[in-house]
Order: sequence, then C-alpha cells, then structure tokens
Amino acid sequence: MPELPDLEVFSRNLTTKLKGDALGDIVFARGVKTDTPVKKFQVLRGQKLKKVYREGKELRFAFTKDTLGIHLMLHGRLYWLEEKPAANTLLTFRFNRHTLALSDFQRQARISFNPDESDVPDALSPAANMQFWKTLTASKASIKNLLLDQKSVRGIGNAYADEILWEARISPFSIASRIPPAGVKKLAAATRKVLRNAIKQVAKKSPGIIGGELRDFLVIHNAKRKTSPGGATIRQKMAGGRKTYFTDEQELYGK
DNA sequence: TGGCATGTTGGCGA
DNA sequence: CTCGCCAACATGCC
Repeated sequence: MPELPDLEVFSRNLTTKLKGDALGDIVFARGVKTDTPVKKFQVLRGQKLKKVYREGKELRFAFTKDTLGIHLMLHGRLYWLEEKPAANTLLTFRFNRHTLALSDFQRQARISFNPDESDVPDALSPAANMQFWKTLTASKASIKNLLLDQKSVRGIGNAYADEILWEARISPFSIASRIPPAGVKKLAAATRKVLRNAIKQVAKKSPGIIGGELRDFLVIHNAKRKTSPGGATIRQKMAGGRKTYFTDEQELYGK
C-alpha cells in the first residue's frame, strides 16, 4: 500500500492536473465506506477544486466550499478513468477536463466529508517539533508501536517505521521512555530525512504517479536486501503482528 | 497450494 | 489507565 511519501507525491500530481477544475459529477458504488450519507457528497457538484493535500495517510480534496477525504487503507488505488472502469471501482469523480476514479479490491478505502482537523501532528508538519518528540517519547510503549500509532503521530506506516528507526540507529524494540535525549533528537531528524528523501525518490522515479506504491529504494524494509548500507545483516521479526526489519547496528534501550 | 501482506478498529488480558 | 496482542476485514500475489 502507499505510505506517506507516495501519498504526498500523489497529492501534488493531483493538484497539478485538477486545480481549478469544477466537479461535474461524483458517483459512488454501493457499499462504499463513508462517514456521511452518500447523498451529502452531491453538494460538491459544481465546486472547483482548490488543491489536493495530504494529512497523515489521508488525501484531502479541498473544493471551493467543502473538503472530501480519502483514506486508501491497504489497497485503495486512484487512477485516471479513460475508458472502462477498473474492477471494484468505488468512486468516480467527473471533472470538466479529467475523470478520476478510486478502486479497491478489498473495498476498505474510506471516504469522509469535511473531515475534522486532528490534534495529532503529521510526521512532516511543523507541529512535529522537538517538544512534540520529547513528550511523545515519555511513553513506555515500544518505539515502533508508537511510531505506527496514528494517535501518536500521523503518517508513518510499517515500512517507513523500520527505515526511520534504522536511520536513527534505534532498535524498534526499544522502550520509548528509555531513549536518551540525544537518541530522541536523532529520531526526529531521521523521520524528516527518511520521509523527505522518499518523497524525492518517488517523484523522480515516477513523475505523474497517483496510484500504487514505490519502495524499491528502501534500504532496510526491503525483502530483496540482505545487508544494510553499513554491511550489517538485516534481521526480521514480528512485532505488533507486522514484519519488522532491523539490524544489530541499532541500539536497544530498555527492556 | 495456501500463507503472506497491509492499516485500522475494537476487544481481551496483563 | 497503559500496553501488547489478536482477530476481522477481503483477495491478489508468488
């Protein structure tokens, strides 16, 4: 599934292509998961798209008056509809110039109407400052579970949690509150570095991308790699029901 | 072939 | 109250 960097690039590409275009029609398939009755979304008709942006793992389509949010969950996929719709198409947006559609074979993607602002900082937002990281890491939870918990920090998924923790040289099994201040600082910097670099990689390798995912450039959470850039063996272990990739270069705090 | 992969939610037990 | 773990969701992929 796409993670934060992919979603960030999708949002930029969608903005480029759709900005200023008016929505002619929006069509839902039966059984689409929404937080608001499907009928309500018809008020978007005739509204112009101002921009598409990303909040955590959600895409937000900001129209003149209202905003529509899409969470792709595991398998949701946006695509430009040119001829026949893909199987399991949940939603079709007919703009004046282009038609955008969302498919999901698992039908788990969720659509929201005027979603609430969240108090939880996005991993790349200015609100994710040092004070935030200090408070966050006061928790006794394991650091990887904390990074994955969208109620703690938004936007980080399983693959990038592993990349970030390797970049910070912190073991995913560390207890957050045992990480010393210098480690917390490294974690904050690693988060920005890994995610920003990934955005650049995705944008460069797949300009125009609005669906799917790209992660062959990941150096740790990557089934094709046996060793880290430093030459350490990459190990695998389940944590929180998710496969976790890590190396002995990462320090284990606590336990 | 049948596990595995994925995020989120909600429930359970320590 | 805090945390970790598990099942459920549904199906393409190797």
